Amino acid sequence: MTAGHAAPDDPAPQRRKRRQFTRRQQVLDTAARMFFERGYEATTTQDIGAELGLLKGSVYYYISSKQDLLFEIVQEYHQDTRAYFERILASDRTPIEKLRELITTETAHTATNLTRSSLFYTEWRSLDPDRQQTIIAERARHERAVESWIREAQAAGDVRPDTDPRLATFAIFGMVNSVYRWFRPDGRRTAEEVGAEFTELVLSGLSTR
Amino acid sequence: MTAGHAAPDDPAPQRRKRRQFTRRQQVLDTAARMFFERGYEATTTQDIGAELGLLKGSVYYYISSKQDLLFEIVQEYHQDTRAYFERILASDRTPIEKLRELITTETAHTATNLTRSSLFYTEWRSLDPDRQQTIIAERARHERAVESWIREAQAAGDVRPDTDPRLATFAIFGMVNSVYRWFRPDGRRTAEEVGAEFTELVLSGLSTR
Amino acid sequence: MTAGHAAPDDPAPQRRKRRQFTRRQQVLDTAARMFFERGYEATTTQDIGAELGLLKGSVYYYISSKQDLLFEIVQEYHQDTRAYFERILASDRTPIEKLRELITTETAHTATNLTRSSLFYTEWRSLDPDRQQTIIAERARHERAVESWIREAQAAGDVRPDTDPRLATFAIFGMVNSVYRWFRPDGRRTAEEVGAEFTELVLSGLSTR
Amino acid sequence: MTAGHAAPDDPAPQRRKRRQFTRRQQVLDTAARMFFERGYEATTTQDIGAELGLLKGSVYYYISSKQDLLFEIVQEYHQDTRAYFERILASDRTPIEKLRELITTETAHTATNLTRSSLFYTEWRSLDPDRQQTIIAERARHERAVESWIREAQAAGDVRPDTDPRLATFAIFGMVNSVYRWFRPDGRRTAEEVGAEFTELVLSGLSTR
DNA sequence: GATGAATGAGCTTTCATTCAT
DNA sequence: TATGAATGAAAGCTCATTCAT
Repeated sequence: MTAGHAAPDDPAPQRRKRRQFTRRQQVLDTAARMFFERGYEATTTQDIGAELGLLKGSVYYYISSKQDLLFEIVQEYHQDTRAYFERILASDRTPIEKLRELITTETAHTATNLTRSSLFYTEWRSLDPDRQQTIIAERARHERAVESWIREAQAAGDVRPDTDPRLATFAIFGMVNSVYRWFRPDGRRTAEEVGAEFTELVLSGLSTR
Repeated sequence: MTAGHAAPDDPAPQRRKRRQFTRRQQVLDTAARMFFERGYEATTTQDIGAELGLLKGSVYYYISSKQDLLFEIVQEYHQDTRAYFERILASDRTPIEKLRELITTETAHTATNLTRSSLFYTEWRSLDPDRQQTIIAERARHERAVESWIREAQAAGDVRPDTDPRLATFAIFGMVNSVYRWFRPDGRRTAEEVGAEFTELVLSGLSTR
Repeated sequence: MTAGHAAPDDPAPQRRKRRQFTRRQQVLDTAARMFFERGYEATTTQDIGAELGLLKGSVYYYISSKQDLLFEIVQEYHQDTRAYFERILASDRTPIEKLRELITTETAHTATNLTRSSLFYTEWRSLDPDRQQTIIAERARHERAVESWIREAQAAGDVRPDTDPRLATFAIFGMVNSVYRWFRPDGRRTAEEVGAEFTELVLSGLSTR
Repeated sequence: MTAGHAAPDDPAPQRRKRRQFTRRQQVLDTAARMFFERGYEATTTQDIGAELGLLKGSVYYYISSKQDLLFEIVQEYHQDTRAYFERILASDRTPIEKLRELITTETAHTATNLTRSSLFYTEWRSLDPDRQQTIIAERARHERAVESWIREAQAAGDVRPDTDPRLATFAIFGMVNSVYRWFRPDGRRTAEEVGAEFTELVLSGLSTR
């Protein structure tokens, strides 16, 4: 973990390549950070404008509505998530290895994208029903995958037979998704270290030995 | 697990003895449920009134402000929490046993008090700074206790030496505190079963054997 | 000036004879004092009730409306006023003597009935138009009388000819009616002393000698 | 006195130079007039908006709160007051001349700034305690100055020795501050005439000859 | 006489959003 | 691009008043 005063969600190098630094992106980033810090409802368009040196009306040159703004931010996170999820799904590893990779990656990813991930987990209720569905469905896919991997690993004798795959899945996501609550980029551990540690914890908890 | 259409946080028998069924308590319960379902910000005093068959102004016969309402609800949960936490702290068990009991109890307690616990974890940001501190401090106490128990158990050789007690603590609370997100009283498992399963998972994950 | 901790508008002996000490009168007195202290708008029926050991709804056993309450209080003052005014009007003194007596009496009366007089001068705007008229008309009668006495005294050579009777009248009432702003029954001067001093000031200000 | 339908507090020429005619000033002026006519409590933000051709919410584009609005209006008056008061205080005239000038100026000033002065004297109780203090302190300064001038003039033999300087001060301010109650800019007398007349009345009332 | 409960109207204030310039 | 001005809908809250008990 690099020390320093890094802002949470300071766009990492690899992200910088993907997302251009337009003024629009700046608006998204600023809003994301403020939503993270104060919550979506508690952040006014005026606040966002002020942070950008704009009046609240002017923000609308860049966005179509406050809710759209939130949705786009959440979408960015969502798409990154989908990328590695599909990759793991499509890989030809064993269930236990997939499990290991998903936990590691998702934990690290959450830690690396603090603000966006927190919105994904906490502010999605401010979205309209349709959009909420998108989020819920995505999460459900992850959960179903993990649950089935556990079930398969159980069948293969790699996971304790007395474990309830469903509950174990909830436990895993509870753990992984809580990272945004306490992780800080300038803390004692890197995102990768946290991913590794959490993975170890879960797998040895599930393991038959 | 009892089947049926039980409302979340349907006051369990033992609670019924503790909190009388005054009209005031009914207001608290209704508000708690609505805050849980829609979020604090998204629930208006008008909504609460309508649910109770009152006009929005009439709700103020029972409460002093919407925020106070939230605080009192959260306080109720908070006090229950404190009760078992102090009991465990004061007991003369081994660290590993205390850990076991806290995880079991806290998981089951969260599951049994769905709405209040969810507010405790999700809506506390709508409270004023002073009141937020109350909540944060309480959570920190639990965390510090768990972390030190892990550390002691590690010293006693009961917990793997390569585990980071801090991260393990975060993992535990992430897991336990996420229960309100998916647990439903009429689901497949009872609150106690979930508590037992989670405890097993964590302890075997930490264990040297 | 009687020393002591007398409440403003502590009913003087002669009043005690006129107004019985019913619970109703107690409500009027309490309300009068509170209106005086905080203003009519700023005093709620709840405040009044609390002071009397009643709930706000219960106050309505004694009054018909908050505005009526104010009106009755103001009326009490008004009637006392009218009593001495008619007496002076009907007397066969010289204009200058009538002037002297009105100023003396009105000043002392205001000082003796602090709370009611203050309402008469400051809160009458909270009354409905008809009732406002009652007050305005009463004041106008006093003013017209004073103005005409000054004019007559001027004709008789007792008052300086370069004085504008109208402005002098306004000056007199401005002075006399301001008493409620600073007079306190436990202060350095008695109501009568203030009356005498003010009279002296005005009359020597108007006098040809 | 200029004839006509002049609005009370119609900005006099010299004021017009000092305060620009921004929309914001228009809001202040309109509110001042309405507070004067109906009282602060009785004037709603809706009323003010309607008078300006705005919705109540829109008024908040120009003000931060209704109470701030009142305070700013009162402040404007307060500052003008302070200007001439300091000038008189600092002058090297005799006490009796200072007295003369203050009465003359304050009377005329009140008459020239009807609405603002009336708020200064009648609606200050709607301000919060801190702001009330500002007003009270300012008034007390004027009173203390006048009282000490009278006392000095008395020592110099210019004022009757049997006069109570304290009561005389109250009389003077009662007179002067009542001007807003009856003065109308299109009336029989100009503000200056009233100032001169009142001064004459007071000084000959106090004078040893 | 007094209470507890509720009403209903109105108030101040906030805020996302629009739009002519 | 951005501003200034305004909208309009809604929110939290207050309070005089009513009325069955």
